[in-house]
Amino acid sequence: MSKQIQAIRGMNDCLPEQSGLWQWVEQTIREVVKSYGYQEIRTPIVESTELFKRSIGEVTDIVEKEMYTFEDRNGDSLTLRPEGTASCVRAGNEHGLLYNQQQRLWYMGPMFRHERPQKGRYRQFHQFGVETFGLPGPDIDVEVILMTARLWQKFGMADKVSLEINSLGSSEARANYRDALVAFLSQHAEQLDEDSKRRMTTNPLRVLDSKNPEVQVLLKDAPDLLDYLDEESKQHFELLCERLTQAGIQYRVNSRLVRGLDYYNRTVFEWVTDALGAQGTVCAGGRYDGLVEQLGGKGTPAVGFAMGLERLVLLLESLQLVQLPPEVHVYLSLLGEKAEAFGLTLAESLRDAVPGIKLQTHCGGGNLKKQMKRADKSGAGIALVIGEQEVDAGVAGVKYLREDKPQLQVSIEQLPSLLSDELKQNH
RNA sequence: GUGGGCGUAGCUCAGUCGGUAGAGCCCCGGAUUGUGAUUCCGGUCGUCGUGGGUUCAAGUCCCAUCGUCCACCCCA
Repeated sequence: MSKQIQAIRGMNDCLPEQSGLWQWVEQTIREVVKSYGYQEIRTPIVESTELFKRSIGEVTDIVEKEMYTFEDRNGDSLTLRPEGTASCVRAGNEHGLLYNQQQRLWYMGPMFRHERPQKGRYRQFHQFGVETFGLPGPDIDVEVILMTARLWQKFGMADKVSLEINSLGSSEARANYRDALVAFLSQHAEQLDEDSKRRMTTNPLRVLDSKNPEVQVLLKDAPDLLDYLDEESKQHFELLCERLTQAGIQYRVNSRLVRGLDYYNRTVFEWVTDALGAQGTVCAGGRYDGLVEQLGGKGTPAVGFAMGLERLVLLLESLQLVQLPPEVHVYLSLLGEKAEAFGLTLAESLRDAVPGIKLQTHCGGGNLKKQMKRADKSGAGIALVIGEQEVDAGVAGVKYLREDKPQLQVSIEQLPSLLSDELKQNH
């Protein structure tokens, strides 16, 4: 046997055992966004490298060392998308979706970052995200947060996540605060660790995120971001908090919460959990009023979020709250050539007559014992047994695999109504 | 990019002081010519990650390398 080729590191197969849960998650997401009147946007997985450099920020880790970048045959620099917002804005600008308009969009799909894989963090991962455009007020901020809260509700994990919010203010306010913070940190440089010193020059606000307890102690005396907010941002944030409270959403204002991507301003938020090891953030987002213009469009306010689906699925698996429907309702076992010939057409007519039925036909022959084993393994609640005698008599044996009911003998004509009834009961 | 743990059957793992490879699950057959899941009997299953070294002898010790997991950085 020759050497087996393996999947690329950090890029995982989604196997049948897991795909059911993934489909359920995706379906639930689709239903929720639909209930808010949001529309789907699908963009290519590959974009111009320049797009991400200009949007995410030239000096961020994502752009500096995590992107899958390559040259195509023309020599153009292309990149596998590391996140969804940039593509969304690019497409919106390109097709005039954002010019003097309001949009409420969502997307879902694979993203790529070349990082060391660990729990809840992979090189190909999947995000669901929402982007809204042309809506400047805190009301839309509240709406997207409410949408995420509804999702947790649907997933049955509302008590496993908590919301943290903050405001970064206008870009001027952010710059002022940045200067004040750098001044403070410079005075205490000898107490900072290497990481924090490095951040001080690259992205000072991220020092606030440090996991080092000593740095956190020092930060207690640091200037507070919320004290530097401009008047408009302050009002925006106050109204946001008020509306969240009115809506019954619990949250914690965390003035140390800053997002890593350059384009955020004003509202930022994160849903975090302590059930996922080191990767606590399941969903994060915020306002990015400057990005559309930065990417060549007309100045357009925008707010959105992204959700890491691997983390979500991991969380749902660990909680074991989701009861998935069976993959197969009915298993059709066929004994002998005559029954096999009859069975395939019977199966088709049952699929026509019983909408929604999941019916699996036994293939490959074998004795009934073997077929019953397969029926059991398929997860079906009912096995239909058809041999030569049944074909001649126009009947089928109906065997209940999960209930304590005697086996029945039912005419082929009555099968659809019987199976319909059984399906209704088991839903 | 940095640090640590782990690589033995398809899966989960045991393998003593260095002495020639094991269990459970799965799968297949039978007990039962046409009745699963329970029970009993039997059977298949190995480049011990890879390469080198030490040794009479290596799954076991040493070195290198690859893979994987977790953590750091960063992020969803």
